[in-house]
Formats: sequence, structure tokens, C-alpha cells
Amino acid sequence: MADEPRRDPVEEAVAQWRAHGWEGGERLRAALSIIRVEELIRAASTEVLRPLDLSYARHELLSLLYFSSHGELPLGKLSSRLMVHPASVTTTVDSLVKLGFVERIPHPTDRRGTLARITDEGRARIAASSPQLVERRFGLDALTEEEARVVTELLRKVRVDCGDF
Amino acid sequence: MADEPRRDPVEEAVAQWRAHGWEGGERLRAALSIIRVEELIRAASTEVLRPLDLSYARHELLSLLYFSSHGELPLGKLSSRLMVHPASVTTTVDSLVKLGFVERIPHPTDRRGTLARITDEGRARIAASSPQLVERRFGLDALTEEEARVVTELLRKVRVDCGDF
DNA sequence: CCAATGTCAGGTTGACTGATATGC
DNA sequence: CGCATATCAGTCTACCTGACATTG
Repeated sequence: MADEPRRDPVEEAVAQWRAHGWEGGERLRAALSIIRVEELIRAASTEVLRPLDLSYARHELLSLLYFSSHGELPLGKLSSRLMVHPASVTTTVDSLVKLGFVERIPHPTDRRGTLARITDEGRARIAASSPQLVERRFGLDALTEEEARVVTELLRKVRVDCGDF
Repeated sequence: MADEPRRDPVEEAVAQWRAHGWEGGERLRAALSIIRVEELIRAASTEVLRPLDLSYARHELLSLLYFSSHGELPLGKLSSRLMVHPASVTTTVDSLVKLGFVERIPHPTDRRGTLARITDEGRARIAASSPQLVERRFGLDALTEEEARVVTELLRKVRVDCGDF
């Protein structure tokens, strides 16, 4: 069997798109690239986080607590800051409580509310994960700092346009 | 209540990262930007695809069939081309069969194999979705064609480095 | 016998909807 | 009272692992 050259799925998709006479190839190419690289970033992070019993979503939430001034935040605040559904916060916090990385405590003034507070073990996991994530360069080892800045700048335009913040 | 300025979650995360004396802020910033924009792209696509009963995964698979020479491919080929697990292909094809967009037919020569073939209705859905996706510019309306090219180029470096193709 | 193909069972994750109790 | 907060039940999607029957 002849050696089939290793194909780039992004370029293939764009080629076929154009072969059908459809427009917008440049943006399609960029969109598919972003989607692929997002998967690569997630894969690199997962490799670091999994041995620490952290999924991506759990790590995001736990980091937010780690960085917050008193290591605790109301669940509703977590929902808005992480831009995820309130019910998702409930289940993610559940799993973190079960792991012993977070505890639920009653809101001091609003008795409807609940705070999630990071535990010492939770802090230890974040502290352990961070140097490893740095060392992996978040999956973006191929980019120079300047190139990373260019990517950030261009994508910031997209985020502003979409009302991301 | 005073007007709280609208915050950028990406910049906040980077600021806190640095406040803890950790390295790699530029790549973190780029990685978080990519993750956010990927979500925005998916949201824009979902808005188009959902009324057509297509999830993102179903649309990917169906497009591949639509673009293939005879509208049919072996399931294993779908797995490798889409870079998803064989079992995921089975379930995604299942759902497309139930919707009437795809049919399973026996492989003509290899009796172990099965082909997925796109139906006329399946073709109609892809044909209907494409102009809408173009019109939405795949969620990347904010980028000029030149900027989209820059993004693609930089991310291609990352993909090559990670062995994406 | 070994390798490949597709399927199935079982589990995890993440997110949504709608209903509900509680308290502001 | 209306509104906000968090939870719960149930559903859905997508993906994985490991086992399996079938065939090349």
C-alpha cells in the first residue's frame, strides 16, 4: 500500500467547502483551527489534572475559590463568574465536596445562600497543579510569548464583538 | 448600587495568576481566550444547527458524508477522520439513522464492515445549514479575512507541534 | 491464530429544563 | 407579594473503557 500523506483535517474541510462553491472559507478555517487547538489545550490540561482528581470544570471552580480573598464564594457568584448554569455549579461543588476539596457553609447574612469554601487539601491540589500547567505551557509550547499576545489580541476582538464581557 | 465595571474573566484570571507569583501568564491568557472563543463559535453554530435537529457532532459526521464522493463511508473511516472513538461513531450514526439523515448499508466487499450513507433528507439539512453558517461567519464576524488568516497560521504551529496532523 | 470491524454494556462528565422549598 | 437562591429529579449529549462476535 502506498504511503498516504498525513492530512490536515482542517485544510481538507475547507477544500471541500470551497469545492461546493460556498463562501467564508477563511473564517471556517480559523474556526476549525480554534476548535482543534481548544481540544489540544484541554488534553494537555487533563493530563496534568487527572492524577489530581480534577476535571477541567472542577479545576476552574476550585481555582476561583483559591484565588478569592477568603477562599470562599457564594454559589451564585461562582455561576456568574464561571459563566455556567447554576445547576452545574451545584453538581460540580457536590463532586468537590465528595473529594474533600471544598465544603459548603451557610451564608453569614443571607440565609437562602450557601458559600463554597476551599479546604486545605483543595489548596494543595491547586498549588500542585499550577507549576505543572506552567511547565506544559498550557499546551501552547509552540507559540512564542509575542505570538501568544497576538492570538489573545485577535480573539479579544471576537469576544468583545460577541458580548463576552 | 455603584456601577460595577464589566470584567473580563480572562484578564482577571491572569491577574490573579500573576499575583501568586506564577509564570506563564502570556500562554495562560492565550489559552483561556481560545477556550472562550471556542465556546462562542459553538454557541453560534448551535443556534443555526439546533432547529435542523443537528448537534455539533452530528453535523460534523453528516458533513463528512455529504462531502465524500459517493455520500458514504465506512464507520471506521469516520472514526479516524473525525478523530473520535469508534463507539462514539456508532452512537452518533444511531441518532442520525433515527432522524432519517443516514442509513447503514453493508460493506460491499468486507463483510465485517458497515457503511454510513447520507440520505436525501440528510443532504437537504447540510445544504440548509451551510449558507446560514456562512452568514454567521462561524461566529468570527469580528475578524477580517486577513486576521482570520493570522489566527489560522499561528494555531497551525500549535497543531503541528502537538502532532495534530 | 492474530488483526481489524463494529457493537454493546456500563460509567463519567457537563449542561439543560422545570419544579420546589426557602428566605429576602 | 414578587423575586432570588439553591437544590433536586429527570433528560440529553458526547465521550470513554472493556468485552464481545464476526470476519479477513
